[in-house]
Amino acid sequence: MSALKDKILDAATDLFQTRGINSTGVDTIVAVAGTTKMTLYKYFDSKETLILEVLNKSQQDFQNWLDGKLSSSSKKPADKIQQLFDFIEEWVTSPSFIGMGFIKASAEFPNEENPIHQLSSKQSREFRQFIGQLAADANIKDADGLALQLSLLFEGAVQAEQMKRGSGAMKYAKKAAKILIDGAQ
Amino acid sequence: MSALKDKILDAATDLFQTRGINSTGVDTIVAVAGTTKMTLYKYFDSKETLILEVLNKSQQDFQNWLDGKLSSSSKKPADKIQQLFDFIEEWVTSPSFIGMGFIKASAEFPNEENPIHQLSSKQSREFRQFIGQLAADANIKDADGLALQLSLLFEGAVQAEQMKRGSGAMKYAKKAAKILIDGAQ
DNA sequence: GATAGTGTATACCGTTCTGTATATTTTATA
DNA sequence: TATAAAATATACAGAACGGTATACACTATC
Repeated sequence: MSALKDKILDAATDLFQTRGINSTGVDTIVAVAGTTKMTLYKYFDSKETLILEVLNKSQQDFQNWLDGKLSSSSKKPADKIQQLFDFIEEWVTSPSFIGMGFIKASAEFPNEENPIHQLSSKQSREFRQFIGQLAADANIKDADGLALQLSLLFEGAVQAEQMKRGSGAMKYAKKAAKILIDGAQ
Repeated sequence: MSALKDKILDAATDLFQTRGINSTGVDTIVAVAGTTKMTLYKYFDSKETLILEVLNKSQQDFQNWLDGKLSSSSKKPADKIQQLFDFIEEWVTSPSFIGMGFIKASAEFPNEENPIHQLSSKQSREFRQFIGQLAADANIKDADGLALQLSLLFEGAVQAEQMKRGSGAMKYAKKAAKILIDGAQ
């Protein structure tokens, strides 16, 4: 992996989240990354390709961070699903938090035929399945049903935090999650 | 209110929701509305003004529809807050549902200084307060806390439905809402 | 039927957009 | 140091963008 390609991905990730995807031109991206358009189009076929790679990398980074947190935890499976929301709150309230890629992308590309929308939808589904696996490990009966409910709390709280930084929405999502988890066990 | 202004608002509302705001040009809007740019700029100072009016009208229409449903309901205040999610599910699963304006707009304009983002944020807050009033009428102790949690379920489910039509997310949000409401009473 | 207001038709301006062509410079490797 | 690859600089094509200028057609009212 080239260092320049990474710099372009990093710059694009930040600009897409803070200014919007459609509002960010490739000229701005290469200016922030400290390179030129020629180099960008050497590594990415088109702006759409760049967007897709940015989404993939963002989700991988988040998932890797979360996996690390959970795997180094000593909690029992039954407690890990509750602890998940502690980690998510840590992530959302971190100063470096700039939003959830697939939530914003799906809003900017609402057409379900669009490849960017489809990737966003897939990432949302996979994260829900990830929660479902935690619930299944905890021997919860309707693991998928609970996972869906928790994912709604998660996406709603991220949405709220994107609208207003420091809203504290995730704290309330955590409380609600505890009630739902306890009720499902 | 001019009939042409309404046609422009209607066309813009539909296009913004189905194609995205930044992806929809004024030329497309006037073509769908069956008029010309000269007329559009007679009624709206700029595209930004049009976006703001579209957001306001969409939210008013939704709120009016919801108020009508609730006011013609014979339920006791304690049951109305639960019934709210029945109406919301009816709204979300209707074939004419094309999304929630302020959720998409806040994603397309992530900068908190932006007037469109600020209006979106205000509408989200006002809807949460509306839920809070229903909770207060039902004599729930922590009405604001519950309202915040319910609004997370609401926005999360709308988000999920925008990502994939027919997801059935609101059905699960409704179940989760019932648990949270019962726990708060 | 003259007048005024409303809407249409159309061309245009300046800017920004994605993407490319071309030539030059830097860097790594042998 | 010769050579190939990587990156830069710069200009530009072609389209779409928001917004405006101008001239013309329609329609209602006095």
